[in-house]
Amino acid sequence: MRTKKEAVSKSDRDAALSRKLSGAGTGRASQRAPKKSRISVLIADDHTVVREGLVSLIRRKPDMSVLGEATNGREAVELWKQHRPDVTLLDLRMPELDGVSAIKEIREHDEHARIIVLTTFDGDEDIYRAIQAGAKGYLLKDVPREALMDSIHRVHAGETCVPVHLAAKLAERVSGETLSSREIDVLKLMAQGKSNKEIGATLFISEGTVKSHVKAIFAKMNVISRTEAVANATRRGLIQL
Amino acid sequence: MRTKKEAVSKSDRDAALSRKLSGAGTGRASQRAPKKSRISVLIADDHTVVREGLVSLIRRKPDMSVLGEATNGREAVELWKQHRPDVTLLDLRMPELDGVSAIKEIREHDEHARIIVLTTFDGDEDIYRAIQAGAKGYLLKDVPREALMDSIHRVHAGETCVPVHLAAKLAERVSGETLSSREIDVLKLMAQGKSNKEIGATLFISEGTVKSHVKAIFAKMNVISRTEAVANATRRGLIQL
DNA sequence: CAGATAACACCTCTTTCGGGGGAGGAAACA
DNA sequence: TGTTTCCTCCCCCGAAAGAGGTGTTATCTG
Repeated sequence: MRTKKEAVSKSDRDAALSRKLSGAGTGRASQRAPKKSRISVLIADDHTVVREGLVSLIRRKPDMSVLGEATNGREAVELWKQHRPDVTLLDLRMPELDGVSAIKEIREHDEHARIIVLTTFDGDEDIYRAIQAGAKGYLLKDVPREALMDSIHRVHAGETCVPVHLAAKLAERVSGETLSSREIDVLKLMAQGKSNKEIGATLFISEGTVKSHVKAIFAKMNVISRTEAVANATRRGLIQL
Repeated sequence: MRTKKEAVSKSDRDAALSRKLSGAGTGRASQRAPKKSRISVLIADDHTVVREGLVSLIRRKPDMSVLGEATNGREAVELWKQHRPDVTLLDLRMPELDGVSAIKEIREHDEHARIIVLTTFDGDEDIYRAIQAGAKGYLLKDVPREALMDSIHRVHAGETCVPVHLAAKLAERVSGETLSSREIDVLKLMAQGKSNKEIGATLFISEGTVKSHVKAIFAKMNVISRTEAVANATRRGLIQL
C-alpha cells in the first residue's frame, strides 16, 4: 500500500548539495573550460519582453552570443540538445515543461551542463529544487546588468553563483525540517480546501491518519492552522496554489 | 469607531468602468491626438531584463522613442511629471509604490494620461483595479511583440486595449459579488491563519461578528472553508499573501 | 546487530468552525 | 420617505479541526 517515493535519503541529498555549493565565490577554475572565443548562451523564458531583454543585453557583449531562444521548457531541452550552448538561462515557471524538469532532462545528457535559473520567485523551496536539480546559478529578474553578466562569466568558468540573500534562504531550507512526500500530498489537498475526511478518502487512509500528518506539517512548518500552513507553503514555493 | 472606507458607491464605480471599456476595439479616434511624429514612451518595471527588453523593442520602431525608465512606482510618477510621455508602460507590483497607486497619482495630474499595465498577474481583481484606476490597456508579459506594439499605437490613439481573455475575467469580476471593505479586512487576517477570536480581537469586534463576516465571505466567493477562501482570493489577486 | 530515527497508521478528547437562522442601527439611494 | 447595503451582535448545534498519546515498520547509524 505504501510506496517509497524518495529513493535518495536526506543525508545523501544534502551532502550532494554541499558539494555543489562549495565552489560558490571561491574563484575555483573550471575543470574543462570551453576554448571558444565567445560564450554561447541559450535563453528560455515564456515572457517575450524578458527574452528580448536578455538578447539585447548579450548582443551588446563582444564576448557572448545568443545561440537560441526557447519559449518553454520542452523547447529549451530540444534547443539545448541541438546547439549545446556554453551557458543556459532558464526561467522556472514555463508552460509545457517547468524549469526544474528541463534542468533534469538537460543534465541527463550532460552532467556538466551550465545552467543559470533566472526567475521572479525567491521561495526557499524554489531555490532548493533548482540547485538540487543541478542549476549552477540562481538569479532574480531584478538583477542589475553587470551582476547578470558577471554570473554568466562565472558559471561559464565552472563556478557556482548564488547571491548571498538567496543563499541565506537556501541555508534556511537545508537546515530546517523537511516535509515527507506523504505530508506534501496532504498539504496539496489541504490547499485545495479539502477536509481531513476528503483527504483521507483521496489518499485511501483514515481521517485520523490525515490528522496526524496535518499535525506533523504544523510542527515542521511552525504554524498553528491549516490556513496558515497553506499561505506559508505557497510563499515558500513548496506548493503552487 | 467605524470609518467609511469606500467613498464611491458600487453603482458609480461600475458605471465608470463601463464607460472606460466602451471604447475597446472600436477604433474610436482620440479626442486630442498628440501631433509629435514619434510616440514617446515611459517604462516602469523593477525587473532589469524587462526594462531592457522594452527599450530594445521600442528603439527598433522608427515611430517610437523611449523617454525614460523607472524602477519603481515613485520614480515612475516623478519621471512622468518631468517628461509627460505619450504612453506609459507600467508593471503592477513594484517596490516603493505599486502600479495601481502610481496610475492614480499620475491621473491626478492628467485625467487623460495614457497608461498600459504590463504585468505577469492575470487575477480578475488585479485587472479590475488597474482599469478602475485608469489604465487604458492591460497586457501580460508573454504578449507577442506585434501585439505589444499594436497596443501602444491603439492606446496612443485614444483607444482602450484589453485582450479578450483578460476582458472575460474582468467581466466575471464585475458581474460577480463584491466583498465589502470589512470583509476584506477579515479575509486578510484569515490568510494569516488567525482564528475568529483573534480576528475579533484585532478588529475590536466580537467573535460572533467575525463569524458573520466569514459566512458572508464564503457565500460571496462560493467556497466552504477558510483555507479554500484564502487560496481563491490569492489566485484572484484579491489579497497578496 | 542493537539502537536511533522517521514515516505512517490509528485512537480519544476538547475546542473551534461553519451552517441555519434572526435583529438592530447607520448610511446611502431613490 | 422607504429601500438597500453594510456592520454589528445574538442564538443553536452538528461537524470538523486540532491537541494529546500508541504502535508498527522501514531505514540509517554506530
